[in-house]
Amino acid sequence: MATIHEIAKKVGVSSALVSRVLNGKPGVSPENRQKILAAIQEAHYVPNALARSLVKQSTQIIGVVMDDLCEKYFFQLIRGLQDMGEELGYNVVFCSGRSRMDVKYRYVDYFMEGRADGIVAFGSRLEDAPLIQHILKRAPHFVLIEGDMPGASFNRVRVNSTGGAYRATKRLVDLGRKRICHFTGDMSYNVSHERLAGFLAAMKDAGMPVEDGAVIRSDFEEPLACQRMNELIRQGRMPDACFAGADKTAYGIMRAVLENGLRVPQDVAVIGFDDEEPDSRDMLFPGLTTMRQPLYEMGQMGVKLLVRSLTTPGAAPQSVVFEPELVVRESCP
Amino acid sequence: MATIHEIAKKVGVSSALVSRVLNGKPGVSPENRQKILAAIQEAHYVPNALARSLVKQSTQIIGVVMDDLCEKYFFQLIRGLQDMGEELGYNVVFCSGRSRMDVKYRYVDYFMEGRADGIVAFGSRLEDAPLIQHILKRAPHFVLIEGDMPGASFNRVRVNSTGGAYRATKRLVDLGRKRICHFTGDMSYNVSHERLAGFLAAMKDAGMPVEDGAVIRSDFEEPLACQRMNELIRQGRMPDACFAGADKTAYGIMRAVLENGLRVPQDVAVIGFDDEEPDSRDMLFPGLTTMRQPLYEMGQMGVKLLVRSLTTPGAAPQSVVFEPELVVRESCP
DNA sequence: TCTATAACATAAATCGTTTGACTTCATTTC
DNA sequence: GAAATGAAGTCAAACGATTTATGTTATAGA
Repeated sequence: MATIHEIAKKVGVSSALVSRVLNGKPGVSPENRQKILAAIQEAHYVPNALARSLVKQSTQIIGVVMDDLCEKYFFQLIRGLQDMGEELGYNVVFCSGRSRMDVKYRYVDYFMEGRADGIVAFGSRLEDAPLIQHILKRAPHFVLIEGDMPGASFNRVRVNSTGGAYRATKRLVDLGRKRICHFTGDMSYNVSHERLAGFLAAMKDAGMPVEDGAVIRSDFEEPLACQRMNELIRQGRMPDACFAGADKTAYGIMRAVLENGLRVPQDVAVIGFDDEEPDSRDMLFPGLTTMRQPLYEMGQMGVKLLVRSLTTPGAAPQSVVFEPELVVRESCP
Repeated sequence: MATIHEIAKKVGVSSALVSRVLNGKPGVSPENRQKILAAIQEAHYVPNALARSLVKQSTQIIGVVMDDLCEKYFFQLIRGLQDMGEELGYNVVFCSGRSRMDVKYRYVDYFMEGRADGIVAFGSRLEDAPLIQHILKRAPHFVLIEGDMPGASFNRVRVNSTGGAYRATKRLVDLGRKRICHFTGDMSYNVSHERLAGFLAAMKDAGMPVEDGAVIRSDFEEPLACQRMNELIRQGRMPDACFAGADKTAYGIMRAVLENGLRVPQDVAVIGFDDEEPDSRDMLFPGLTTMRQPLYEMGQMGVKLLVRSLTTPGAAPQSVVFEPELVVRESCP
């Protein structure tokens, strides 16, 4: 591990001169620049970013904390973050809490200990609230994607889940469906509550009573939704339309319908939420009508807001809301 | 951003004392410890890790550089790295080059600039060789997963792809299949060459001639393999067994077979490589017989080797080779 | 020849910690 | 009661860069 001083000594100049070469600053004779570059090359010298960041008081790093890196749902978000970071000249570094709260705290602190200029975090779970508080108290530059924290003012990127759910439900109503069900997502997530609220509001506005059992608790995975739908069918209480809290939930519903020899959308129309890239499942199921979330754009916006906060001192926090967009496919044409 | 000095001043002690409290070291009276902790709490003080790492000459961070974070193939590997890092007391940080060489270099340098104690990198592509050289010259602590660099001695984690391919092919031979094809993976990856070599060796040892067209160039995705298999079927040159360079390739083959009204494994037996977690595709296709790569264990081993290099000065580099294991399912029972 | 002005070089301060050497002062030991 | 012990604290030098203020030359102009 060579230092700038060793390079300087080897060439016979002061370390400040080497620093200037390193940073492409003027004030170095061509010969000296040449010699210094050669010495750097020869010694495989790599400057120490810690020392540099310490004096510069800036890292050019954006830290991203998420529940789980290994989740297809996040791919587009990650890409959006990366691309915008690249564009604005920041390194984007990811840490994943593997859904464990203590690990998430650790990584948040990790970034706040001077290792990043700012933090982008996902706070989609209800239990994330204290973590968000923790960050707000300490980190001067922070963007929250998803999630909520009533009463606090900070940079946010959100999706109008309630509105999206409302429109999805309204579509089912407008198509003349009579027995409309909502399969919720995992209720430990904010969005599941918002989507349920949107469903209920749409039903109410349409003057349609929400019967007992019209809201079915499920989660973000296929199996549970499939099982629940099977139960409904067996009990002869099959709906003629379902609004699902997530795409995977919708696939579970469709699976149950198809396995019972019934048809989508003729017997049951299905609308999902997210527009996740389907694993070559599209071959098996009818294409899923769903509310698309612009995850890539949300990722980009997250970095944009953070950099704005970083570079414009005193900028007022901003909350950007994206509208989900209906993507019509065969499951509810 | 408070500093240790401000905390010290507020309490009326020296900064060294605060540092001791921070690090749980003895030599602080209970009252002072109490007062210092209170001041830290009140100021929401977070110590600066850069300064600490600078003087400690250690970050307790392991940097991981990979082609693409957003690739299901890597999930188990990532989990293995994370879990072992956790176990050994290191933070594991991921950067992804998005398959762009220049970005990969950037992130490698990023870690080498003193931000990590060591690097774990994936070098699975042929074109990664110069990058590996780059790292070897500069980073004293490094583990390579996959990939190769003849002539150099360093810590490595590998899979015996050639051997695995050999055994897979041999199985097809032993089952009495006569027209055996190999669909290669993307030939810009090391493993594709190794698997091809294993296939050829097994065929040779079995005394089976490898006819023209028995090696079909494809890649790691479904569509191309599907198309190639369709061509073979159309031309009446359908094999009765295929060894695929990857699971996705195998799924492409199966798709073509099934879409042509033929049966797996009766008409064509298929063996893949990787044992990727199949997306509820298993419902559609017969279960895939494949060579399982122990990716989770490989990730763990990567961190283990790195930490060993970090903590045992002068430890000789080690090369750990994992044997892929045959997982028998319906596609080649 | 002398001075004004570039053009470059250098020393020293700084960033926020840790840590080994050092000082104080109260307590124990003989 | 003096010396030894030990705990509680302080001081200042690192760590490896950047940067400012200052110092030194060389060059050109008058």
